[in-house]
Amino acid sequence: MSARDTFRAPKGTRDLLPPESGRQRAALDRFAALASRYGYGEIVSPMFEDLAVFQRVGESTEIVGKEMFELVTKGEGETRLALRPELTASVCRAFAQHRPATPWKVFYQGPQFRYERPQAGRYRQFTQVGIEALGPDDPMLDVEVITLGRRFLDSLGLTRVTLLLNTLGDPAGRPAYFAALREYLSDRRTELSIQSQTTLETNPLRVLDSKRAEDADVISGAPLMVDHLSAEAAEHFAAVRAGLDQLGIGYEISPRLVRGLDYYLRTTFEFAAESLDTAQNAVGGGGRYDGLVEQLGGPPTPGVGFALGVDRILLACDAEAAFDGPPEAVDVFVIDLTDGTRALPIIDEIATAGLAADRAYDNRSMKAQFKAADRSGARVAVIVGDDEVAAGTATVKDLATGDQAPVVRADLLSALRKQLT
RNA sequence: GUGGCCGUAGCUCAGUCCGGUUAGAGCACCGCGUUGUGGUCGCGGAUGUCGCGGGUUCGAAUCCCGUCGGUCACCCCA
Repeated sequence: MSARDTFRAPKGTRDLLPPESGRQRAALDRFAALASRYGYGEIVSPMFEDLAVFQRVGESTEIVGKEMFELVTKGEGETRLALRPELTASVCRAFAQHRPATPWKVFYQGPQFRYERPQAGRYRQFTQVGIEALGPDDPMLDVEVITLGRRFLDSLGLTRVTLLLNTLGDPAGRPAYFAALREYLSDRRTELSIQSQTTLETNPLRVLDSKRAEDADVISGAPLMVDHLSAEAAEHFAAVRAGLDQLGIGYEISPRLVRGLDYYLRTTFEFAAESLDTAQNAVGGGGRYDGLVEQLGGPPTPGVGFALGVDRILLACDAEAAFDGPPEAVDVFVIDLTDGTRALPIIDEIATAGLAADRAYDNRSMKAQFKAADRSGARVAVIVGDDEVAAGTATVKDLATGDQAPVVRADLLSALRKQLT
């Protein structure tokens, strides 16, 4: 690390190199395929938006308040932009802009950006996959969304992820609950931590989410939303639970589960990885955000969705020894004993035909080329030397057994296909 | 923004407490053992301004100060 002038990836970012990058690629592909099967189409929205798009999401949230990467544009007036810290706001902005027919069901994948101090499972640039479903108010849609998230985690082989479920009530029941909560917390505010006392001013609900030990007592006695639901919200929540029960999807009611974004109401949920012993064990979360589209200038439109953190999910896969990702090995390794030019058309032919091939360079010795062939993981080697050239053949060798035989050059591809089946 | 721990070869680390000739190991890499046959094995090889700067000392990877970076935690969240 004689890193005198060596550049490094910026703090909180990292390079994904093979084979780890292939693993992430496979996870993203798997998610896209799954979402498609539930009727979701992909939305590709900009990496940055007008700063105000995110500010509408909630001024009192950490994400908006202090974790945004803001961009300064040159000579374009007053435009203030920010790298997206999450995608729900972008999706709702896109909905308000294009007014697609509902139900509008989209999935997304890509990097998000938050300016925070990095630590285990927390990066300044991190990758999320997610879905958003806009239009229907139907609790069956909540169930579908949650199910899709659960199935994705299942498909990776994760078994130790708990689904935490809660409801934050609806506009009919929230004011009364908020008043009760605020009154309770205010009465006992001196018992709260300094930070929670501040939080109480901006968003009393989030005080319930404090993990500080000194707050535990107060929080445990606080009134709960589930006890103050409107009839409608209670019914919605019951329907969501019944739907999950019907599918056999397990969950844990978590009455103090509060999500980090202010726009959530009614159903909220979180996927917690029990296998991660780091401080960040939430691998995903979501809920309903029925007022958000309207806040962004669109028609009143209910919405529900989730975002999953791919980086953390892969950490959980490590912890559970799940989801290795695809093998890196090529099918064929071409060993050229002439001057290296004979391998060129062979590789081209093999790759064009849909098989994977690799070779050595710089006129390495035969021994070195065989070593490279071993390392490539190829099952078969094709050897071309002066003898083969003179005879119009290529030698096909099974690298596991050592068996080899010459084949007429024109028959090489079919011989390889046969070897590899 | 606050705090703990850590920076020695490409990687993982020993050496640092009790300063002392050319700074080590394993893995990985390259070559040879076989001028048409690899994986194993054997032999050999290359690679470090010991994060950076300053200080103490006859002498600093080692002690002191500063600084940068990494990491973990708080906070918050994916």
